[in-house]
Amino acid sequence: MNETDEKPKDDQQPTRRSTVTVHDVARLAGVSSMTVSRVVNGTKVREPLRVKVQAAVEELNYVPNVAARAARSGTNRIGVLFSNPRSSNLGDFLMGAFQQAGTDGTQIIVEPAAGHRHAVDAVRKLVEMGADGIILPPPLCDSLEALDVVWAAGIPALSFATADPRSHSSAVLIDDFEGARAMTRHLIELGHRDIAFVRGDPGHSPALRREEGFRAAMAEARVPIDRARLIDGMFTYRSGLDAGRQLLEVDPAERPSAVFASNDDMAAAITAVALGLGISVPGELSVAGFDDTPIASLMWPPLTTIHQPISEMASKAVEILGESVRHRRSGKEPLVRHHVCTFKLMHRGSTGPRA
Amino acid sequence: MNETDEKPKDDQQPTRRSTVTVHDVARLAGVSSMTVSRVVNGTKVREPLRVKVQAAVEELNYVPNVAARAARSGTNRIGVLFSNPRSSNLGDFLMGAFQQAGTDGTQIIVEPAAGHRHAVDAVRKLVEMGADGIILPPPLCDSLEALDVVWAAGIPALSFATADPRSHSSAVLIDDFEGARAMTRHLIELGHRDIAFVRGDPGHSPALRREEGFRAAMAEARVPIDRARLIDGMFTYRSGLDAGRQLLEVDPAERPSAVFASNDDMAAAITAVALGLGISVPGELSVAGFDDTPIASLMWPPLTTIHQPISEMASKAVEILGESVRHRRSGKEPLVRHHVCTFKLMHRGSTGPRA
DNA sequence: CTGTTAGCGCCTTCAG
DNA sequence: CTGAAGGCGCTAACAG
Repeated sequence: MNETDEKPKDDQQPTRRSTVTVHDVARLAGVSSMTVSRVVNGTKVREPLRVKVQAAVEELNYVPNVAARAARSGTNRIGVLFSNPRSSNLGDFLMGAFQQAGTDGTQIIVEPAAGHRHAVDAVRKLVEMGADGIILPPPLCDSLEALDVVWAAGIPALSFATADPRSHSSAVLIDDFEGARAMTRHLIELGHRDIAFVRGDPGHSPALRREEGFRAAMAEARVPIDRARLIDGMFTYRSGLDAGRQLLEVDPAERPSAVFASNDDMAAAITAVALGLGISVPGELSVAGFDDTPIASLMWPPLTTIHQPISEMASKAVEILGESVRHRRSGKEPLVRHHVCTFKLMHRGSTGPRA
Repeated sequence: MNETDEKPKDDQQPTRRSTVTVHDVARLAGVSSMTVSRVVNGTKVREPLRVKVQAAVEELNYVPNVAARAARSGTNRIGVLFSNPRSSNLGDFLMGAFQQAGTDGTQIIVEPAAGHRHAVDAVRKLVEMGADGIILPPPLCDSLEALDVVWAAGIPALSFATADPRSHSSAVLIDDFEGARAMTRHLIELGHRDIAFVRGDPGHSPALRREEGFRAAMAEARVPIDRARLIDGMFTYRSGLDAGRQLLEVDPAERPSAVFASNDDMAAAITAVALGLGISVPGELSVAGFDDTPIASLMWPPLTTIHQPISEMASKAVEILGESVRHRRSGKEPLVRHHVCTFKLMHRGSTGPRA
């Protein structure tokens, strides 16, 4: 339409970015593009050159082109097998995974496991889509069967946030035992003795480890555990509601002074039940969770919980699996790594000194 | 350690995938690789050829190499400027955005706006990192200043989930007005007349549109709106708690029979307040929200709300912005598109007939 | 409509 | 340790 030369200056966008390549940097630094590549990738290069290149990179605002890099070095495709697409920390997971992926040109394929009769089919699908490695988030990370299927497909698997890493597959995790122990201590230090613990899904390894951590801390403090204070739960909000009612719909004198739920969803539900019964939190009841999912800071009062650095863990997972894949490509023996991330106790508003 | 040649057969992984390229497909189909490329990308190819190629693709399980494609066609880098990294639908957003990005080799750069004194700085940072286009999620999508900064940088911007799309920048949105109107009608059809409305952050365009939708539906049904039933809120759980108390801590006869909160977080808070006061939901009070964030299906009772297809919207946003960037690269005039997605009323447990 | 040619930006490989 | 050559898999651009 508008093929004339008259360009309405004021309605025109100004600058236009032109792509900066290794060659531009190389020219400016007076070296070969290979040297630039090496500097950027952290390979050995003598100091004087490295400095000049760095300067040129900064001056030109050079950003490596991940796609081109991947095209040359062989693209890794990593599959993520999601069983629960609305899992509360999905956001953090993807954030971390894709950040790492963007850095090294890894391609990520997300496949919802629901809709498949069996994990087997989902894995097969991923393999057909060209996955070179597969990340198994909970609860699949604990499924020996799923792990076996991936193994049988001839590609490396990585268990994400399992508490039971297997020796022939990689894993990224936190120490659930220590996390629960730390939280229990926190409660004890606040003066609580009558502490209830709400279990998680027994088919999920962290649930067990967390209970052990709770028991350990109680034992160390020589606080006996009343069996009636150990409540079954399933990690769902719904099961937390049930646990809360069981624990709190009783004579005030019979109530525990603190509840440690093995995840945030249940802790949130218990808090809602407490508030519903007119029990003040943390005034009359302290509530603690585990995971630090978004709900923990969304609810009121904000939840004291154990922060799992999901995003960082996801990024590490992609990195490790990527290495495994490259290893395998070059014919080396399988690379298996277990990476333990550090958790952090987030002391927020839902726990306080015993009344 | 284990450098011997003895390989324990049973502990060895089997198959290994070899990469399938356009050429393999071309050879099998008896055509040129260009034709394969065209078929895969949906360009015009005569039927007989297209069929043969398709067959070869399936037989070989060919999957295009996104990285290589991007390397050749020019990689798009799209920046996302997050102001609220724990926003509840971040997960859905990233899921959709990265899915699309994975399909067309777009590189996504996420930058938290917090930590920057001004949106300007964040945008500048993104541009320095090589962004060719920028997506502005709420509340930045409504900031004329942010839009201007991007414009000044010479690259296209896209407002995500604004209710006020601007004419010189693209946008992906739902019709907030119609969504609120639909929800209000739902409440009216259930027999409610005394309906309270909790406003959202007035600095955020959807808040206004939603209120208008509410008013429109009430007017159509000739139900007068009592000013005292219009409560200010800020889209936060905390502000929902306040609104809930204001509305519900009164004589039962004075309570509305339904509350329509302009987002889910506030609706969840109001539900918690109601339950806390012993008011049954939906028995004595219906509560409705807007957005369908994870909390809506997590809470109890599950929330009736308006579903925004965030994931689909994000994917569309990346697609549209990608086109704009390609347009600009090839020197055509700016491409601006406004895409309106369809919302869906999710009738769940928190609303019911008037008592 | 289809095929040919020529690289995208980078890095593997192999000389020097 | 550094540079030169070559090509990863794919698709613009042009020819036929």
